[in-house]
Amino acid sequence: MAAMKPGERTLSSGPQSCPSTAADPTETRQPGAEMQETLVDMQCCEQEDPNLTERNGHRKIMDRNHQGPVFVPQGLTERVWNHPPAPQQTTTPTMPSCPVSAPYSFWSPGSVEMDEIMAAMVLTSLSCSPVVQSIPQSQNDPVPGPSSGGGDMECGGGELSDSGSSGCWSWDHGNLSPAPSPSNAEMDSSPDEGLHMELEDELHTATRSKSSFRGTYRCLWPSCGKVLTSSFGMKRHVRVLHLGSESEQSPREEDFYYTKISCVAPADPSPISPLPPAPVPASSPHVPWASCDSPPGPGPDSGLQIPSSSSSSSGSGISRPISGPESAPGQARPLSQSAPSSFWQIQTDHLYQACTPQRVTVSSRSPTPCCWTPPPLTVSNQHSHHNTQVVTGRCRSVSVGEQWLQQNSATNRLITMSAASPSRSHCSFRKGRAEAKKCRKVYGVERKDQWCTACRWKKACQRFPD
DNA sequence: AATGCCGGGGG
DNA sequence: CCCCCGGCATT
Repeated sequence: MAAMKPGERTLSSGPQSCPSTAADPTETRQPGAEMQETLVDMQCCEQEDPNLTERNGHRKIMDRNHQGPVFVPQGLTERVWNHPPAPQQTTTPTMPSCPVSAPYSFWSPGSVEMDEIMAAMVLTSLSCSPVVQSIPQSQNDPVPGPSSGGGDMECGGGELSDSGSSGCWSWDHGNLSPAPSPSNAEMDSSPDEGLHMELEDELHTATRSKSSFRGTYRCLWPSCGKVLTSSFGMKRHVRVLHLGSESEQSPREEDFYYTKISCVAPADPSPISPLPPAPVPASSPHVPWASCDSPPGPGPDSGLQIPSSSSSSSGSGISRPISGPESAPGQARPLSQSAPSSFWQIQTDHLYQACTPQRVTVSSRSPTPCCWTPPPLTVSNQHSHHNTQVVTGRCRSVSVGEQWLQQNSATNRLITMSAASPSRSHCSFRKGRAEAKKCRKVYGVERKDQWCTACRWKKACQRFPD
């Protein structure tokens, strides 16, 4: 043995890792790429959040635990549009890497006068730039010159935000349906930075008004409660009726005098666009939910488990477990499905050391319920000294494991399985030794190098958890 | 005796 | 943290 070790070790690492952990996930994606992808998705694709989440979750999870994947993209996205404005205030058009800038330049008027005014304007109104720009372009009547000029200037800054989140969509879709979500998200996250500044606030308001379009706008002027559906109209209203001549000065003035009454994501009227609903829920809720709900949900509620009957629906047990637990939490449904799955997988990797099966009860949901439901309990007796948790976790029946193993790619399947039922992830109930297939049995002592590390260390088998 | 793995120890 | 191994329970 001893002599062999060194050699074996080297060899072992390869095979071992492959089956247990790396098998599929070995390929990891680069963070950068992913981020970009996400960005793209955000822009172009409207919803799909569920899918996205799921996918990211799966892959990422393998490498890193957490739902990180999901968050990351979003966070990034948010940042993208958040940051730009800030930096721009100081510097003008640096940030924008946006390709879009080019197009804008075309429509900018060449008037020199404007430039001067604009220069001043820009500094002050930079914060608003994205907002202002978007609207004006469409048709700001009152001050065409400035607006256009401002637009031009701002393009640098605004572009990012536009391209990133609202801008593109607003134009294309007519409704900013998608925009709202990002904007909201932005609102939440960004505040830290610019809370102090009035400008910031304005920006927010403005952004909202533009971005979260479907809302209505109410005039805040003392005795005027006028409600309009478009921010633009509202601005105009304020300017004309309340501000009067001053209007020309600063477009954003109007922002102070009206507020947006938005019906954001939840209510989402269908007509506007299919997209809207997705983004909202996705951005804010799903992340937290996923993290919290998925694991705890299934575990604790164990009692619910799915009746054995479900077998027909899908061959693998995996699917079932997911669905079962999900049902319990009302809200989580969509999320839960995606999130949980990812979760399981995470756990798998660490079966050996890290995993602490959270719950005992889980057992109920195992795909092949018939045999093992009872067994776990009985089995538990075997170990006198085990830790409670461990014992409970272990409850899993050998039969299940075997079946899977037999079927085929043991490693992957197993992993998934174990992961699938978080609760029992790897329980310690050893079924009959006879039935249990462990590395030693499978590979034999001679091929110890092929054992999973746990087995080599005389620990609970990682590769073939009961 | 073979196996599976906990608990503990060394580097 | 990685790696071993003594020792116990089980088969």
